Formats: sequence, structure tokens, C-alpha cells
Amino acid sequence: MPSSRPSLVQIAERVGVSPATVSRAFNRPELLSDATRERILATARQLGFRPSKVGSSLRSGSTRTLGLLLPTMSNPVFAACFEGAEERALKAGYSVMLATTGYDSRRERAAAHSLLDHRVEGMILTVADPARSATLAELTASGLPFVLAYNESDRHPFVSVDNLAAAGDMVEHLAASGHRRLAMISGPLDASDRASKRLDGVLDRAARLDLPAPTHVSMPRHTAADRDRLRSLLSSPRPPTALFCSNDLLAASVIAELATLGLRVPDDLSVCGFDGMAFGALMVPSLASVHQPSSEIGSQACHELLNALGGGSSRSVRLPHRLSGGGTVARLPVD
Amino acid sequence: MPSSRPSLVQIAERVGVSPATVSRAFNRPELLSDATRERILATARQLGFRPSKVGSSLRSGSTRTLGLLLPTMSNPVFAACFEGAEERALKAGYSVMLATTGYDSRRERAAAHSLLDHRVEGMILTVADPARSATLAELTASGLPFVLAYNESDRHPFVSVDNLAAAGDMVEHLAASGHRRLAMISGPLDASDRASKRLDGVLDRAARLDLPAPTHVSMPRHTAADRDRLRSLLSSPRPPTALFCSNDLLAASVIAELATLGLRVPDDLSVCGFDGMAFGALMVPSLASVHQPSSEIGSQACHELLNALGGGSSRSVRLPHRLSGGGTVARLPVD
DNA sequence: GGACAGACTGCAAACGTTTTCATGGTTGCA
DNA sequence: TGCAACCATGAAAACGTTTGCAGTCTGTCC
Repeated sequence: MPSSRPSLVQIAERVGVSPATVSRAFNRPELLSDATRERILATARQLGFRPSKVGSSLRSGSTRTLGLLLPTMSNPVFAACFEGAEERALKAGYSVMLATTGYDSRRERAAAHSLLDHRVEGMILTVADPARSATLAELTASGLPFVLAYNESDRHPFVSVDNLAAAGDMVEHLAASGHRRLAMISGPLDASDRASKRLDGVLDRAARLDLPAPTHVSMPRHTAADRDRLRSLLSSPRPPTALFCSNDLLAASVIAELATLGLRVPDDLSVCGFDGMAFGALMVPSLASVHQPSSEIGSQACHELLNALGGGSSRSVRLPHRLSGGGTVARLPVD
Repeated sequence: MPSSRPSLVQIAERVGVSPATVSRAFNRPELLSDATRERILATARQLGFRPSKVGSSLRSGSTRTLGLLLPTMSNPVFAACFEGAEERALKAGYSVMLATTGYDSRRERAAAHSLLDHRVEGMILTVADPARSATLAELTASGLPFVLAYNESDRHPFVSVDNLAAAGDMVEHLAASGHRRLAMISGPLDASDRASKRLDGVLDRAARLDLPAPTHVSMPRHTAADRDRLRSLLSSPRPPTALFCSNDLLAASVIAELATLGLRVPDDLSVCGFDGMAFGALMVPSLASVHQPSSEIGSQACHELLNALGGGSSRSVRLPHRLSGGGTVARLPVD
């Protein structure tokens, strides 16, 4: 029953060797004679001793810890990203420290500071908009290596999909299914540059395909106003036949909302999302979406970060997207 | 451009005071004269200095960090738990270190060791079965304060719902809706004591209500065998009219599976789950489930842990559950 | 005028490691 | 036998903080 955790020194005394030797037993075991090594490891095990990362971080100047700063774990997209990054980091012998921002820039800044204080050696993060992020500016100034996830930027390394093209591809698919009048539904644009890029992609591709310009509806918070906005969109003279939601969570809630209005998807109206979250495939009908490989985004971002830590540099990477699901989009008769 | 992060001492030299004074500028600012404090904070800001938690942890002997050890972030239940715990921890001035186990006991042990090495001051964790968890045994031996989340145990503090009663209540609801032939679908029981408890709850309550004993089907992995098992269950002479799945994710995938078999929920068959994940409410029809307050489980577990760290003790808490959703359960005609 | 309180700051040790350099012992080889 | 090379280990300094103790000033009160 070791009431207080023993230290290297206590093990050293107990075994009758110097602290240096105990340290080596854990870090460079090949340097020791079999006898001493065994003796040390045995007593260590017996007393429940494991070397403190606090001590070693201080002395070695490296914490072997990475920071992960993501909006929320409630969105399975970021949860998957975390898991991808965590796995990659562990393989490289790094620990991960996760903090969430709740899409709030104050929390974002505070969390970043906390990670910095913990002396993480690098950071993977998703911000609202790289061009206007105070956190990102501070981070750049601090000189800490970091990689953006999901964001796209021409000033910072990032890992994402090509949001513009991806959204366009979904428009193409909708058009091929006979849809001409589209609407884009998104959350507040200033909370996500991805949503903006996707909106641009929708508008661009619609224009290219000679579709009427899609309406854009922003559903800021989950309020009664949202429901009204949706209802008025649908009761307009020439209502859209397909709603493109800027992410899957939103798409799911729009579908639920439509159900309360007595509208069935895809019979009365088509709906699609963006993210390709695993859950969408389980919905009935399966959610049409633009799949982005979230777990790979996380692991790839981690990979790039590790490159930077290894003295190399981080490239920006756009991973391939693909359309997934599809049950919520109807094939319209040509007329 | 501070190429290498400055330390307390460098700030002290720059300002012309002792390191002790700089330290106090951050920790006990009220002890300093306004002049010195300002001078110190100014240069600190200018050089981008923030005190290192590594140094302070070492000296003070406290990291003010909590460990969180959960099966996976892909299950929104645990994601919500994390967020609840994180929020509570931050409020108390603690950081959180999250690690996932993937339901794998080897990873679980390794992750626990890692957290221990980081000198977290306490731990919140969910294990497969508290009675047989090697990790839990080690943790107990180490003397580190911890609180179980979701697990129930009579030997360790925990925060959960009353799984037995909760599952029973759902059976009661099913019976009240006219269902008599039930089946319980779960993952591998040895991966989750919750599933076992819920199965017991189902059997107990069914017996109490004079229902025929529910069948139990275990769908270990997501294989073709699962589909067969499901199919053979449904083609038995007196097939169940309702499937109780041991968690929501499973329920969703069962519903999707049924759809591929041409069966509609709830028209042809009723399905319900357990967890009350936010997502279930968005499904159409909404997923009938036993809601457990995951975010509160996280925050409450954190609360209990903080109590222990404050010199008090951690109580075990069973938070209230409630039935949620309900669209996937049909009301059967009495015959 | 002297004692005293109070406000502010400095000194130095300590926390648990890692790592460079040095040391003593052993072996190999001529 | 002598010298080099090598192996296993130790001594000590350093990493960035915190904090008890002590010191130096002020100003106050009798």
C-alpha cells in the first residue's frame, strides 16, 4: 500500500543504485546489466512505481503531448476526427489532450491557452474561419507547429476535403436526379468557413448547370423562428424540390422538422447533407450526403503535425470525398 | 519573435525582479505593488510568456488534471459524457485528459497507465465489468481517486442510471402498448455490464408481468451472421412483436437491417433502444428509448471526483431515467 | 526618537527526471 | 605485462516553478 507515489530516487535507494541507473532501466534498458535491470524493474513493479512524465517533461523539455482543439464532440464528425488523431498519435508515442470550444471564440482562446500552458508540442484544430481567428494568430505568433483540420487556408497547413468541389458534386448529382430548384440550408455562416465554401460550391455549380440560383436559408439557432423560416421557404410560389443542408446533423434535424409539417422525405421533398457521418447510413431512408473521411482527416492531420515535429514540414492535404447514402434524394421524372 | 519559449527567470531578469516575484504576479497578484505587477505582466505579454504547467506541477506536486477513460467517442453517449465532465472540470480549474479504449482491455490498461504517468489527480472511467476489470484493480491498488461512469458497482463509487429498473420500465411500456412477445438484442455481454443488467431487467419485468420469456439474441460484431440471426429470429413460429436493443446505436442499425429485409418500423415490427442519445429524437419515426442523462452523468461523476480530491468522499449516484421518443413502438390492438 | 506593524520583495531549496562526463573494472590483444 | 577498448554505473547539474522564511523599507503611534 504505497500511500504516496514513490519516486525514482526512492527506488534507487531501495535497490541500492543511483537514480541515473533507475532512469536508464526504463529509457535505455540495453545499457544495464541484466541483473540490475531486473532488480530495478522488480522493485518498481512491487512498489507500483512508474516514472513521472512531469519530471521527465521538465528535464527533457518535451512533453510528447499533442493538443486537439475541436468545436464539439456532439458532432460525430469531430468525434471521428479525434479518434483518428488519437490513434495516430499513440502509435508515435504521443499523448493527446483534447479540448472543445463549443463554437465559442472565447472558449476557443482559453482552451488554446490551456493547451499551450501544458506545453503541448503541436496542435490540431478546427476554427470558425482561419482568416479571422484570433486564436490562430496567437498560435502563429507563438511559433507552435499546428495543422488545421476541416478548415482550408492558403496561409496555414490544413487537412480537409475540397469543400467547394464536393458541394458542387452533390449539386451535380441532384441535377442528374432531375432536381432544378434547390435550397441551401446552413447554420450561421460566420461560425463555419466550411459552410461558406459549401454554399459557394452550390451556387457555382448550379450556375454552371444553368439551374435557377439556389435560395440560401440560414437557421442560426434551434428556435421556433427556424421552423417558420423553413415553412415560408416551402410555401413560396416555386418551392425547392431539394434541400442541401450544410452538414448531416442539420440535415437530420431538417428531416425531423419536415416530418412534423407532414412532409415525407424523399417522397414530398428531397434532402441531403454533408459529412457522411456513420450514422447517416443507418437512417431509413439512408441520408444522402457528401462523405468526408473524418477519421483520416484526424490521422492525416496528426501525421502532418508529426512531420513538422520531426523537423520536416506539414503539407496541406485535400482528401477525396464521395457521395454516400442517397435514400433521401428522389429521382424526379423528367418533364 | 521568441524563437524559444521564455521562462519565469528570463522575465525576472528582463524586468529586474526575482523569479519569486514573477511567479507571484501570476498566482498571488494581490501581494505585489501595482507598479511591479504591471511591469511584469506587460513584459510577459510582450514576450508571449505564460507559466509552464510542467514546472508548476512538478514543484507544487499537483497537475490539476483529471483523466477520462471511455470506450469510444463514436458513441454519442460517451461524447456527451465527456463534454459534461469537461465542462464541470474546467469550472473547477482542472484540465481533462481523454483516452479511449475501443472496448479493448489491453488498450484500456495501456491508456490508464498513460494517464497515471501524466499524474492525473483522479479518473473517471467506464469499464466492461467492474468486477473483472484488471484496470480497476490496479487503479484501486494505486490509491488514485476514481469514479465509474455508467457502470454500477457495490465496491466502487459510480454514477449511472438504474439499468435494471430502467430496462424494466421500458418492458412495462411495451406491455402497456400491447406487446407480449419481446426479444432483447445486445452486443457481446462480456463487453458491457450495462447490457447484462438491462437484459436482467427485461427478463425480470417480463416475468413479473406474466409475459412469455423474452428471447435474447447477441449480435457480437457487424457480420453477415448477425443478419442471419435476426432473420431466423423473425421467422420463428411465434416471432416477437418488439425488439428491445441494449443501446441506441444498435437499435438504429437493427432498424436499418430490418429495412433491407423489407420490414417497416413500427408498422411491421416495433423496436426500441437504450441511451436516449440526442440523435434518436431526430430519427423518423423518433427512436423509442430509455433516456439516460449522459452529460449529467459526466458532470456528476466529475463532481464526485472533485469531492474526493477536496478531501471528502465520492458517493455513488443513480440519476433518473425516462422514456423518450416513441415513434418506433406501435400500439398493438388488444385481441 | 524609538519601537513596531505592515507592505513588498528576495533567497534558496525542492519537486522528479535526464544526461553529460567521469570512473573503475574487465576483457582483448600484442 | 601493458595498453586500449569497452562495459556498467555514479555524481551532479539542469529543467521551470513555488513557497517558507527572512529581509528592507515605509509609515505610525506613543
